[in-house]
Parts: sequence; C-alpha cells; structure tokens
Amino acid sequence: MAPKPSDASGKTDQHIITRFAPSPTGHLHIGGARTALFCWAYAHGKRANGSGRFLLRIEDTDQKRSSEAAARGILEDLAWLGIDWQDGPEFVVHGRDARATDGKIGGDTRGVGPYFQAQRLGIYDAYIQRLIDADLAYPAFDTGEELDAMRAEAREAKRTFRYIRAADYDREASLARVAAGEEHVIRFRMPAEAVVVRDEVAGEVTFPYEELDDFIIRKRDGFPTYHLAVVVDDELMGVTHVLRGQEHLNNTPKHVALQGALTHEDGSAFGVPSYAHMPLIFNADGSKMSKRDKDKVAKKAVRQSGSEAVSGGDLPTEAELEAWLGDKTAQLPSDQLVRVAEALAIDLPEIDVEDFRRAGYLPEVVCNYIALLGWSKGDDVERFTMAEFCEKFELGQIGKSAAKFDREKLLAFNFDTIQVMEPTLLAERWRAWCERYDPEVATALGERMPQAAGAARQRAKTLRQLREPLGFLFVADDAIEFDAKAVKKVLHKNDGEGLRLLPELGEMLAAVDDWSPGSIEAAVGAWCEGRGLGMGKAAQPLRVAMTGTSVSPGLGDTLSLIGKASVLARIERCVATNALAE
RNA sequence: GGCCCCUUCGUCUAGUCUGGUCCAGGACACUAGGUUUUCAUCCUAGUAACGCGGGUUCGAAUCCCGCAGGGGUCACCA
Repeated sequence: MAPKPSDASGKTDQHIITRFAPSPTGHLHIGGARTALFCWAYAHGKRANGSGRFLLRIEDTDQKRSSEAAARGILEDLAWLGIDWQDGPEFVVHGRDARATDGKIGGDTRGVGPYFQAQRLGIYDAYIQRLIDADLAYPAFDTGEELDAMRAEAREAKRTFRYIRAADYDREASLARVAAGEEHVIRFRMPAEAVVVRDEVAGEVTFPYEELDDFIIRKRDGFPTYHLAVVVDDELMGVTHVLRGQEHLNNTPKHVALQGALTHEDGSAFGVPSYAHMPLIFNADGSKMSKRDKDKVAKKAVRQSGSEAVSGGDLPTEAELEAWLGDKTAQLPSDQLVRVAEALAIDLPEIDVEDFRRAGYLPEVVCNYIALLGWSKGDDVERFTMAEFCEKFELGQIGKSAAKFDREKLLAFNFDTIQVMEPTLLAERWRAWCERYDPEVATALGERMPQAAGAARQRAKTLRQLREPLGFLFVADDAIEFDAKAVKKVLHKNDGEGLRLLPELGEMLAAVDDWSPGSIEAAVGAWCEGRGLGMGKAAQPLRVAMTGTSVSPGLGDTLSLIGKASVLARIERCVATNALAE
C-alpha cells in the first residue's frame, strides 16, 4: 500500500510516545493486546528512530469496577507477550518463562507519573477548575432519574437526546449551590461548531455540532470521566500518537474539543495528538469477541451435565451456580470459570491473553498472529519476529475493516513454530508452561522432557497438546488398557501372528545396549529384514504392547522413552493378557 | 432510530490513492494424489472472491452516484 499523505514527507518524528491505557476490570482481552502491540511497535519502529517510548497508564477512574488484582493481571499479560513499557507502573518479571525479559519494566524516569489515574485527582481538578473559571465548564445538578426521564422523552419524540446548557442558565446561582456543598457533576460546554478529526486510518471525519453535547467531565464522586482524564494525561505525559480501537472514533470529537479548551497553568494550549483508530476483532461467526462467550459455553455444558458435578470445594456453591445460570449476562470469576471447565473437561473459547497462555500458545506466535489482524505490509510475508514487525509497521498500513479471529490459522502458526524450535528451547518452554498449568507432566517426565517434546511435537499444535500423544508414559506398566479393536487387528489376526512375534521381539530388544531411538529402530529393522518381514509387522504389535493402541509416535522414540525395563515388562504383560482363547 | 465507519476466495489479506501488466496474488482451512512402521509430519496439485445497480472510460476490483448488508456509538463505563 502506498503511504498516506501524512506519511509522504518521509521525515522521522523525533520523539514518538505512544500509550496503552486499559481500565483494570479483568484480564487483558486479545483485542486490547493487539492495540498494545501496535502502540509498542510504533514506538519502537523506524519512525521513532530509536527514541520512541511506549507508556502504560491504568485508567481506574471507575471506582466500582476497577481492582488492583486486575491491574496486576494486565501487567503480567503484557509482560508475557513481550510487550514492555518504558513509562508506567513498575513490574518485576518473575518465573522462568524462557521468553520473558528478566528484570524490571516501567518506572517514572521522565517524572510524568503517577500512572494510576485514581492517584491523579488533584491534577484533573486544577484543569477542571480553570475550565469552570473561564465558563467553559459548569456544574449541573440533574439526578440520574431526571436524566433518564429526559432521554426517554427524547426517544419518544424520536429526537436524539443532547444535553446543552440552557441559554438562561444561572451561573452565579449554580456556583453558589456548589459552594454550599450541593452534590453535582461538571459538564463541558461544547463549542457550537463541527469538529474535524484527522485520523491516520479513517482519514478526515467531520462530526456536526448537532451530534455533540455538553458531556460530563467530572462525576458526582469527584472522579474525572474518561474523556477528561485521557486528554489531560495524554497531554501531560507527552503522548504524540493515540492508537486505539475503532469504538473510540465517536469519542474523539469530544477529546479534540477538550484539547481546544483546556489550558495549562501558564496559559499555554494543549496539542492534538495523531489519531489512528483500528478495526475491531470479531469471532468467526461475526459476533463480538466477548469475555461472556466463555460463560456462555460453560453454562451450556453445566446445564447438560447438571450442576452437582461442578459445585463445592474450590468450585462455586449451588446458590452461586444457580444465580449464574439464571442470568444471561452473569459472569463467574475467571478462576472459577477455569475450574468449572476443568471439572467438565470442556474447552472454553480463548478470549483473554491469559486464555491463550493457558491453552499453550507461544507469546511470540500470538503477537505475530494478531499483528496480521487489520494490518498488512503487503509483501506476502506473514511470519516475522517482533523486531521485524517494528521495522515494517506503519500507521498507513492499518486496514479499515473488521477482522474475524481465526483460531485455525493461529493454531497453524503455533504448530509451525513448535516444529522448528530448537529442541532444548522447546523443552524449556514446555517445562515453564507445565509448571504453571500441568505440573504432573513436568514431574513425570523429568529429564526425558526434551526427548518427549521431540517425539510429540509433530502431533501437537500447542504446548498443552504435547502431552496427548504421550499418554502411555503416564500409565504404569501393569495398567495399560488394551483397545479391543487394536488387539484384534494387530495381535490376533491371522491366527495370532502378531502376538507370536512379541516374545521374540522382547528377547531381541533385551540384547540392545544403546537404548536410543536410532539404535532401537535399527535393531528392529535388522530383525525384520532377517525374517523377510516388513517393518510394520513388528512395529504394530510392539505399539499395542507399549500403549494398548495401534497409534503412537515413532517406534524408536516410543520404546526409548518408556525405558528398556518397562518395555520388556509391557511385552510380557501384553502377551499374558491377550493370549488367544483356545 | 440519529450519527460515524466498513464491504476482494469459507477466513486473514495483496491489489484501490497513481484505471490496462489482475480471466485477481499469498496465507490458513478444504479436496485430491504422493512419501511413510501406526498416527502425524512432509511433498505436489487443485477448488474458491472483486455485495448489488447505475454511470464515467477504448478499458474499472480500482473513479463517481445510488442501494443493500455488516459493525460501532449514542452512560455520572472506559
């Protein structure tokens, strides 16, 4: 794609500062992750020329919905993805995830913090007060009920509801009521003119004054609204480029109007950052990718299996379950949701970054894939490192239409990455994942993890799936369950031909000293050749003896992983258990 | 409903600004062959799209107009 006019000069912006500003109400949504990734990439791309900064700010002005735990979770999600921030809350990377950068992220070296908006109330108040003094903002005393009534009335009359300060508004009287301690909100006086938003993606978008109204900038509880806080903070923190989801495009005229009215203490004016609103991400069916999707799937499964199976202990109580099932919009806390899914052995759709992590996706693959959602360099190259992405990324290359999230393609990317990964590195990553989500695997496999990973990788699209082809390693030698079909086809067919070979194979294997996959395969191969048999004639009975089924990873890997003593024990037991009836 | 945004294979997209090289390219998925000790991997090939209707033009996926469809937003949430 050719560069947009705004990029045509080819000049390098000297100090690009981008920011990601989530509200801490839960784990980071995958859509938010893409926004953060694009912001991060732009700050570290060629336009930034090495001097760009990516800033993280926590927008916790909604006291009811924000939580410290959620804020921590978001920090952790970002760090896992490899998206680090130069300015923002301090965060120390723990654990042995091979990918995470060691050490500290964030801090306030530029002295523009704090980065939690709830800690900046005094700052906002000063700006709001100047607005009030200049009569560019004013107190309003309407109650929620009154506003609801006004909206209903407008709706009835098929008008769009707009709150505009009446011409005969008594400013002095209102200010006196405020001075007397009356509860109120502060509204911004929207200038009576159209607002033009210049957007790097959408182009120039004009919003007529008739669509704008005197919106609230400070709530009854004294906290600023998002609109005020975001504008003040972006200005004070030196943000030059605002990249965010397209759902914010309709908010932008408010922000631009605010930028025109707000002044600093010395009277200087606010700047207007560059905006880039990116397309939304949807589910495959076109619906919005929502955290509720997980509850929906879980509710369906609980209804089918009955609620007894999933309550008590760590799980929700009967009463909690009932309330949850009865309310379409109710959501279970995410940790409980995970436990319910585990109890029911169902997969929840991955929505939050944490979901993808738990499902066994590699963070660099998640980043690579979401970079492709709504962005393309146009060079047919789809796989790239994050450093390459930074180098390639331009605002003008962001697409305009919404993208559907395709898990199949993500899975394919993850699979391919697992295939080409250096074996010891793969084992390390797998171990780190297991320690967090499936400790049994790491314990059971111990030193065999690298070899096991190598044997299973061609059958696994995620770190989680790595254990699936290896099920026979987690079963005791005398607990193998034999699949009737496999026994019939592989052992009993042709008068027990397969079964008869097993004792001899056992003898032959007992004499193999080098218990490596290659050496085992060579020994079995030579044995077959000596008898004029195809490899399958020996391999399949051995598979059944080792796993109880006719399917397993390569024979050499399978036997080697099981270990010589166990292999011999399993052969013996298989022969004893599956003897042909007379 | 008002306003704003969007519309190329099933999906993500390239191509649109600067109309012809596009009977539309890549990737995932799918289908068919092949390799292989099982499963899988791997290799090769193939199917498949310019929302609709007008217009401009020698020529339109590309420019203009209209329509239809999808989405976003209309909070003392962000």
